[in-house]
Amino acid sequence: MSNVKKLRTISQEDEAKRGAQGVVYVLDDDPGIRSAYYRLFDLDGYLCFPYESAEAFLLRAEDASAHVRGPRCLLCDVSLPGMSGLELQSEILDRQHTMPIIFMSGASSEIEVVRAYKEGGYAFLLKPVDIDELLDTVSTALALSYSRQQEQQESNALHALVTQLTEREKSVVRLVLQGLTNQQIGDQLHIALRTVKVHRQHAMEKLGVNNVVELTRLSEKSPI
Amino acid sequence: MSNVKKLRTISQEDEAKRGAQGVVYVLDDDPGIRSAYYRLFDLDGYLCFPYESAEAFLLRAEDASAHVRGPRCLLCDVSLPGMSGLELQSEILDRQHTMPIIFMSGASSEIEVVRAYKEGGYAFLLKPVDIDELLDTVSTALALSYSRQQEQQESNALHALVTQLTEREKSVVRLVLQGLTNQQIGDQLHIALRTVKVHRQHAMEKLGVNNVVELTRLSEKSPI
DNA sequence: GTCGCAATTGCCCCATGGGGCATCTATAGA
DNA sequence: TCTATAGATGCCCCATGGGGCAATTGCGAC
Repeated sequence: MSNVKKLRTISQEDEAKRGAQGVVYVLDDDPGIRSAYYRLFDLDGYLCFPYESAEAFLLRAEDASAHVRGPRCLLCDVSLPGMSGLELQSEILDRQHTMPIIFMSGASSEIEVVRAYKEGGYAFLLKPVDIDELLDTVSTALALSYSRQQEQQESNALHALVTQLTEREKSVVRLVLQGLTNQQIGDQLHIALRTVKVHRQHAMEKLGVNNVVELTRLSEKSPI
Repeated sequence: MSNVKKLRTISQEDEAKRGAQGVVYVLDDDPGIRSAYYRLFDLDGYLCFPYESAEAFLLRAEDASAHVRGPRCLLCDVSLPGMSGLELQSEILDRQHTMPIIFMSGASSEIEVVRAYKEGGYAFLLKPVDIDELLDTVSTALALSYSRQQEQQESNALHALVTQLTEREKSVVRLVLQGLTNQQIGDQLHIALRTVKVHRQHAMEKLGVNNVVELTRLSEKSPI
């Protein structure tokens, strides 16, 4: 029992560690390619989830990697049995557009390549795939995913702060951000100077800013 | 004499008007395609400059459209005699990366398509080109060019303002933007409070801002 | 050498921002 | 009914920002 627990813990730690470096979903109907890519990314310290079809990916990927943090990207063959890679892309873009998609293809027409890019594909690798180019592309894709996640997190955090403001506080802050003085704000909202000061003070405390400069910067990142 | 002058004036006005709507450089070695596209874009109110090769474009395009304002894009066949479209692209990106490039190709390999996108191509149209798709792509490309130009102009204008500041004034502004009080700034620069106020005042006047909010916003757009 | 300009500073005054203390009202819950 | 919370306000005090007036210094240009 303790052994099992220990093993599980280690495995989870390992997964968390690899996840922090990056998750690569691999989507190819060829089992040989899947296992080859799995080994490749595993060796490189990434966490790899291989799937044989778009349907399998949509069904199982979310659960399989739900507890893993970190940037992620999708490496996907264009021509798959069932739902094609391109169809999958538009499906994915609706949900989490934070994940770059790298397409691979051997005998693909130019039409597919154009469509993949037009619909927001991150890159297109033609088979035979050059390993260095592949690793390079995955690396930059994960970097992009990382920065998107960071932005997302920051945006969420700021939005959470803004939500804590009362309507009155938000009104005052908006006028502060128009460069008005407290007196002018009071006139506009038909409240006393002292009241404006109170709202302003409360808002600044809730938002965690110490001066107007910080307040302005915050407001540029998250509308108030 | 007066007639000639009048004609020239009208022509220039016309060109300026069309230029404001957009300039489309067309690059194709087929004279038939050049004239067809010329008529097409001319009818749509754009100003069109056709060239038969990349070399001709590089040699003559700048002079030909030097006096024209407005957004611009390049519509370019991939396979050209002499310098290819892809080679031209890297040449152009070095100079003015404000112009989106739309590639066209009939019998092009996927490799070319991938390379065009990888190196920053805006779009890739496969022949036979759908006219609506073409006009649509040109339209969005010009919109992109326009917004880039706007950003560029704003950035230049702000930079011109910042250049007017003396070193001392810039130092003070930077510290203001760190949220320091005048007294703290004085301590850090080893100057008197009154001196800080003077520099601050001069800087705000030169930058045309009335309060710290505007100053902060300006500094986000152009580093000081 | 004189002029203009940047930098510096002191004195002084007023406007504005920040905030403690206390009060009052209204409203949604416990 | 009692309480917590948001909103509003007055009084008062201090810190800070803004800015007029005047003077000094140093440097490059004419």
